[in-house]
Amino acid sequence: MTTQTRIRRLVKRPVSKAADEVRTVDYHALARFRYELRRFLAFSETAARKEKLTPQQHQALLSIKGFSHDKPVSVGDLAKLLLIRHHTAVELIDRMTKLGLIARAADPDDRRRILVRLTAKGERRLRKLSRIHFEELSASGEALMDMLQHFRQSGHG
Amino acid sequence: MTTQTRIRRLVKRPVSKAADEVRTVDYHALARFRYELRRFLAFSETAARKEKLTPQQHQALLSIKGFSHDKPVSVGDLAKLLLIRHHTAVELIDRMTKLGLIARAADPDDRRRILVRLTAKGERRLRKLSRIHFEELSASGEALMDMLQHFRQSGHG
DNA sequence: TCAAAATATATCGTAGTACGATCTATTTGC
DNA sequence: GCAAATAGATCGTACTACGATATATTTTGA
Repeated sequence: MTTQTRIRRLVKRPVSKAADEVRTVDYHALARFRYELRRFLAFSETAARKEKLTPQQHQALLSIKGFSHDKPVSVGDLAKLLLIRHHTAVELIDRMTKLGLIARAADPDDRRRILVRLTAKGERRLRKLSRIHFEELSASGEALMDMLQHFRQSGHG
Repeated sequence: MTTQTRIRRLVKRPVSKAADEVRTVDYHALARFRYELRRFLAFSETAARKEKLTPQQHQALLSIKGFSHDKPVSVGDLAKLLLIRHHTAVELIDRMTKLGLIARAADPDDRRRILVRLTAKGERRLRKLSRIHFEELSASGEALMDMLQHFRQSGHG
């Protein structure tokens, strides 16, 4: 048996017996779910790095673009959207500005705030990545959905 | 408007117009999905740290427990299951062994391989965490499922 | 209206951890 | 039985998130 085959068998093992026993935690289902999650995140990371972006940079571009509807997001907004500390967001924005992916602009309404927007370069990279991710999610998001459904069913039994 | 309210509005904005336009990528949907993903991972990290575990340590415990059915997993198996390099797994296992969470054992069938198993301490921590995660997933996995369903529908349109 | 408190951004030093490069031990294949 | 492949371990490096702290601006309240 090759190692790849071994891993496949470890992961895609037949439905766990533990699901029948009410008091027992279904470790295999949880482990599979986290494995699928990691697979998606690994896919995403690989796709991002092909576009010369770190995963965080990709996430930042997506959050800035996806959540700037009425008004651009600020440094603090981005921190909250990425669930990181303010100064971590500042550093991330520093690096991305240096790379020409985004640009800062003072908020005229509140001069403490700094608004962030994508540059043309940032837009291009994000568009490409988002198309790829959309396809991946409409295709292989199935495994994740199956697992989530499994939890919903057993959770309310 | 409080900042929390602002973030909530940024995230839970009404359905994006972009979904109608076929050639346009729905950035807001992708951004929301990733936001929900980060929220789950942040929940998981907080829960793990309450049990004095790093997220990676929690993942390792879960993978070892959840994928050791016929035979314990080896160092290399764990690396593949966690999608990390062999030596990263070695280092992770080193740290966890030092903390008394897991234990190494030589594989009698292949003396190159080292098998890994949970200690009683590791079992206790994982059981507690897994119950919490199971509840979280059966409850608030809903948001994730909604997003995934959205991608499935639009993806094949 | 002006000082104190709150809010927003920025800077610096530190620490955790994943990785590449490299090494040793064991097994497998010809 | 020797070369190649596989498995695990060691060491130095680099990235990045964080805590502590500093500065600027706005808001609050006497």
